[in-house]
Amino acid sequence: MDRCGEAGPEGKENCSSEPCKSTLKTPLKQSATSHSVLAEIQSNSGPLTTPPKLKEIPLGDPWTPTTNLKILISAASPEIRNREQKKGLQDSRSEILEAKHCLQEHLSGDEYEKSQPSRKEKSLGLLCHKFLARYPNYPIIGESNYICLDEVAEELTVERRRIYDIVNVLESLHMVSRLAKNRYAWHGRHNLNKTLQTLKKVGEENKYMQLIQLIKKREYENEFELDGEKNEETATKTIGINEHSEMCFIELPGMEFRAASVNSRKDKSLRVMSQKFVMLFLVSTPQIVSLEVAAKILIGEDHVEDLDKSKFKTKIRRLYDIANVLSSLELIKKVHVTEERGRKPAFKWTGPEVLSDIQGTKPISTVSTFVPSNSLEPKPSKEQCSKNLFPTRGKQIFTRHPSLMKLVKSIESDRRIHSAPTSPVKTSTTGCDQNSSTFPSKMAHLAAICKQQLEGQSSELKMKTKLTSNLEFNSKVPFSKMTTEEGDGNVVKDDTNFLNAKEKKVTKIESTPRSLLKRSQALQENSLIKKCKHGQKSLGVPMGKSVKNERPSSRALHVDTEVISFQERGQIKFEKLDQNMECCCDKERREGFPEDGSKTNNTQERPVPFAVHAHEALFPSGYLIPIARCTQHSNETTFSNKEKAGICSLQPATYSSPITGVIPVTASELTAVNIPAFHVSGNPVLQSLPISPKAEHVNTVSENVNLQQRKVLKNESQIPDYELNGKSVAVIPLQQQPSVPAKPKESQVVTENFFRTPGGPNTIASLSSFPENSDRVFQKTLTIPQRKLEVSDD
DNA sequence: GTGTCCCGCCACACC
DNA sequence: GGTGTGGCGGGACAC
Repeated sequence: MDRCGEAGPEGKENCSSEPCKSTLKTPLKQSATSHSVLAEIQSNSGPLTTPPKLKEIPLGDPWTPTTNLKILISAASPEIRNREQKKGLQDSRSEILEAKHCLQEHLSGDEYEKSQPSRKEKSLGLLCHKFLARYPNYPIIGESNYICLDEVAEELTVERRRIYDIVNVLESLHMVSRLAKNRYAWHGRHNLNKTLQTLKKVGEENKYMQLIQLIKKREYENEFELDGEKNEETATKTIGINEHSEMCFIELPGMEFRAASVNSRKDKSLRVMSQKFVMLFLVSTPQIVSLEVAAKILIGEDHVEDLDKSKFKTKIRRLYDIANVLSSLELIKKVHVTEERGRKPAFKWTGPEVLSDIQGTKPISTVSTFVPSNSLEPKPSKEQCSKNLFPTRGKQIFTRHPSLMKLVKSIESDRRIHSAPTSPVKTSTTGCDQNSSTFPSKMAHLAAICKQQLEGQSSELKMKTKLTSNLEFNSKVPFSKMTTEEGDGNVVKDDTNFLNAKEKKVTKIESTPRSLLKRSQALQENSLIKKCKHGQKSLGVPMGKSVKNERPSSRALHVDTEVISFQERGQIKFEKLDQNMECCCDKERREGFPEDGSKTNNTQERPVPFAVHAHEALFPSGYLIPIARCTQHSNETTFSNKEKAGICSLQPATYSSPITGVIPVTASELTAVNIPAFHVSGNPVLQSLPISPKAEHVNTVSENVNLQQRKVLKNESQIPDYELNGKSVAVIPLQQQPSVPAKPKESQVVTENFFRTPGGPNTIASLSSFPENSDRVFQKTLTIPQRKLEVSDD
């Protein structure tokens, strides 16, 4: 194979510091490593940590993926062995291929077959595991974390084509970004939560949930008809997605394609597909998406009219590719959905819970999200997106994307409203004028909280009443018997009780409408009570008053009497909100923060004593500007289910300084880094700032401190290198970080805003500008007679 | 038989 | 023409 793979006197490899140099198109013998990796993955034992990038292969470590093959070759053919020794394996690739042929000749068919790695061992998922194991989940900002595709392909002994598959998906999650050809930057999971939030938001704006429901409904209606696929067209058009949401790649500030000139392909379909796929999980409840539905939606969005079998199959194949990578990231997990029509492959979201919405969070958009048909804004094409992003081939001269114009207007409008001198909403919601430099005391917040508690009690009653009526309606809808069949064959009810589904393993549950109703009701009431308590404590305004900075979470507190499906209104919002609020409010309580629309920004703008990442402070050389600075390492806003329970309480109260505790979001606008996100180059505000648009270290001091801290922490908790070719390959679960001192830091909120949307998420705007009757359409069409649906893990 | 997905051909964009 | 990139689908493997 290569020098690394050269068998030593003992038939062992003797690789030192040089990575393997093979450029095999086809991976050869990987069994030794693959088996152990597989075993580790399958057993899923022990906390997963991604060790630092493999830099050297320990001396005397005998097993590389091709070692077995080498040994076999040597054993089978002295000629080959001699020739290898003579040639010194200069051209490893042709050599190996040749050797392979020889081996094939020397070994019987069966033996040769056995000498080959199994299909599983060559799977994209496994490869992705290996790939991920090379890099830390949370690389230290500032340290170079570059990925050379060639090197990776060589070291993993796969063809580069496969690496592209992985990298493309990772890129869709902004875990990597492209620097130049053949070169990527590794960001790890720093951006993951932001990305997920963004994707969720875009997914919501695109009404994927409704589309999923609609497709399911159509499927149900056509259960025994053969032309069900036709309906996706209708479905898509009913929702109104196809005509308006030709989606492009969603970028984050600071994560734009930097090497525009080498990003010739603008469609980036695998990336876009990956993002859409993730969106489907994020917006659906339960977070289980069947490949079929996903494929239909993805096809439906692209070219409804082209929907045919082959396209469908191709889409499914691509989804498998994506799913493999996402599975390796432990964001999803394969399950099977069993319906009347049979068992369908599906995937369940196992990644972090993602906040429904973060005010002010707006994707950098090469995305053109749903635009109402009555919108005056022209719909940008993909090409337009790309051209606007990369208007020239040389320097990147970023201009405002047409699709953003509307948002900009909205923001400007919001700003006007916010800057109104007598805006009572602003005062009440944030507790502080955005332009004010005075910070209310904690006592003032406590008073407000007490007030809310009192007011909340009556609200709670009202909500319960409304909820009950809502539930009563839904009880008329045939409930699903959707079950999750876990690996052990047990079945978990996975519908209205999805929150518990992950932990529960029960035998089949007969879900009569009545019993489900009761359970759901109980759940909802529990949620409500919790939420109200949290809301009362944390919301900066009494419910119903948060008009201006209304976030979905607070919006969700209004129990809608609109009758959509129970899942949509009752379950999605309440359960999610409940989960999210549990954490967020918990934190808010600790910090004495009002939760209002500016919560995110509050967090961001707090002088958090650590974890301000230089790269987060980047003002990308163009397009859009990230607003917030204090981007902690992740997971508070988007905890995984496992982490969620304990992580809040584990949060060190590190940023509850009296000042930070009361800085409202709006105050952040006074800070140097608080640049309206839509400012483009030439913006006077930007120019007047004491920072350059490319300043990488806005929060220099804190960043330095943080870096120091992190370095110390890193040294203290030195994670052993992942030894890809070593005997004891340890595949550590990617999401389970070791409980090293650094972890509390990493579990803090990722709250960077990408776009400044002072008046609240543009979701509202977009929804409000939705054709009036569209909601009615959903009301009608989305009340889906649910059918038997079982979901089973493999 | 169906589900899964590896594999590599080949087209496209840029140099 | 060379290279990097990645869409695509045949067909083999797994179950």
